[in-house]
Amino acid sequence: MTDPSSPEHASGTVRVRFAPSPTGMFHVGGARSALHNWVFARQHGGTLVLRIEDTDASRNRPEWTEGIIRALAWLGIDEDEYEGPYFQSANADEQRKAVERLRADGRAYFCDCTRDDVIARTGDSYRGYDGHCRDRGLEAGPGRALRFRTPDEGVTTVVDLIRGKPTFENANIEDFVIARGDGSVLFMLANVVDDMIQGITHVIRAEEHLSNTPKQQLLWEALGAQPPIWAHVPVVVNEKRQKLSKRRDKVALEDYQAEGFLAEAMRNYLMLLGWAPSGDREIVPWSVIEEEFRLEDVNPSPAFFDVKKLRAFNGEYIRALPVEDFIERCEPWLREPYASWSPERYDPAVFARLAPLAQTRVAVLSEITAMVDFAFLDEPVIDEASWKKGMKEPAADILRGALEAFQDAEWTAEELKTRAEEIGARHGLKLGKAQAPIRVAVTGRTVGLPLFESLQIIGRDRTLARVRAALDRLSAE
RNA sequence: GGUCCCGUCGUCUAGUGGCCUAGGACGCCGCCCUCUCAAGGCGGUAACGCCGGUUCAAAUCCGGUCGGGACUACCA
Repeated sequence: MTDPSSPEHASGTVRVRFAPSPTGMFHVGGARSALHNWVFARQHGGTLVLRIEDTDASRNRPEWTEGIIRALAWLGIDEDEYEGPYFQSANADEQRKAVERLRADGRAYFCDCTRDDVIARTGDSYRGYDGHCRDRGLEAGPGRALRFRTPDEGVTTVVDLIRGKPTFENANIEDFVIARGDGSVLFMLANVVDDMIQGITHVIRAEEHLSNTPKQQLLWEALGAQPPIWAHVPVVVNEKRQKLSKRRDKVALEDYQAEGFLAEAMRNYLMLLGWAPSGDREIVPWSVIEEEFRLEDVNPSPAFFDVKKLRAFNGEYIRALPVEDFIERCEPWLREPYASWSPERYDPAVFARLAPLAQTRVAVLSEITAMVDFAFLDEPVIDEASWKKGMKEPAADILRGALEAFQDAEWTAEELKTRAEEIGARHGLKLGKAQAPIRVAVTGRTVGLPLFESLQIIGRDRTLARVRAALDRLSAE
């Protein structure tokens, strides 16, 4: 007897699938499932198949599918990493055949009950379909759905790599619908048939499907095939411990991408939801994950999607980048639609000098825009709160002092700093206080990159012009 | 309500009977460094849901209890 948990149990080669329904945005939970399947396939020298579950025509648009493919590629799952994409709708014939076979074998029967009918009969004790039409011998007809006849006795045991062997009493499994009144096939069956014809050996998916699993397994058996090994990964939840939802929570992978999360950080973080690599470390190269990840080790309890921790990871990944790479990766946020300056103002050489100063200060790439805008804008955008805070007495004196001292100073950060220190000293201020008015005048904000380096980079003329402008505003107030 | 799953710091986890006065990471707090803010360094805060049992010994095994979640469509 073969060990059913052995990866080679079915056909000898592992075949897993990622089967998203194209809903228009790629969910972080889906990304995690895709990653799990991918890693598993690679570890076993198996194949990952991508199948678009487009049974519901309203959820079927070509651009949705393209979005999925793009998202997968961003995560590192390129087109040569999987078979497909296949479309569930393309298997309609096979699915119909399976339905017909179940009906012919007496494993399914027609039913004309509406949901209201059933509830009227069972009242408050409603526990699924009551089997009313089981033996009525109804023929096919308009509005008559086809239900699968589940066994009255025995149990269905699901072999699950993460949860052991969840067992369900067959008597508790209702006779569920497999084909609609109009003859079209439902997900429950379509999904099974597709897995069957695509030779899927392991189904790795989110826990929300666990309740459906005994039904699907019954279908596999009724169709005369050996069910796959299952692995139900815990759901990802929000701070209220509910499954992440498109409506309530920020779940679109694209949004995170647009915010400047690095794919490496994202996929590393996603894999750490419910699992950890060996040793006291969490940020690890993907190769370590591919080496060490085991579905059997996945924590079966739900995991909170902690954006704060994701940001921390992202910051670490950003800091670990060689500067040249950092510069390159910032590029999208230095142009429209993110940049607030006109394109011809942008100077890559200037950015290259600013970049090392910024690299330790951004947690997500999108933060780079506001951090360097002062260098590419004709005039800095003055943040009013910063102005109030930075332009306190004796700001005007300090600015006047700077104007004079910077006039003929050697234009290096070190020298500018020394001059600023001297100005501050005249007012009994340490550099920390003294630099504030200058910073606000030149960058518009109270916090930012190291000031004197910034001044050195944008040059004497622009620095002095901004100090003068600030002085003008100050005297006008 | 029914079925199933789950339960270690606030969060993600390590832990598979003695190595646990429970380790790491994020967060938070403090100190150092410091031109702001970060980064970095150092230190701190904080958990085995509860009750019984098995055992010389339990976070680890068993039972119960409480709590949370998923599913419960002629959606996928």
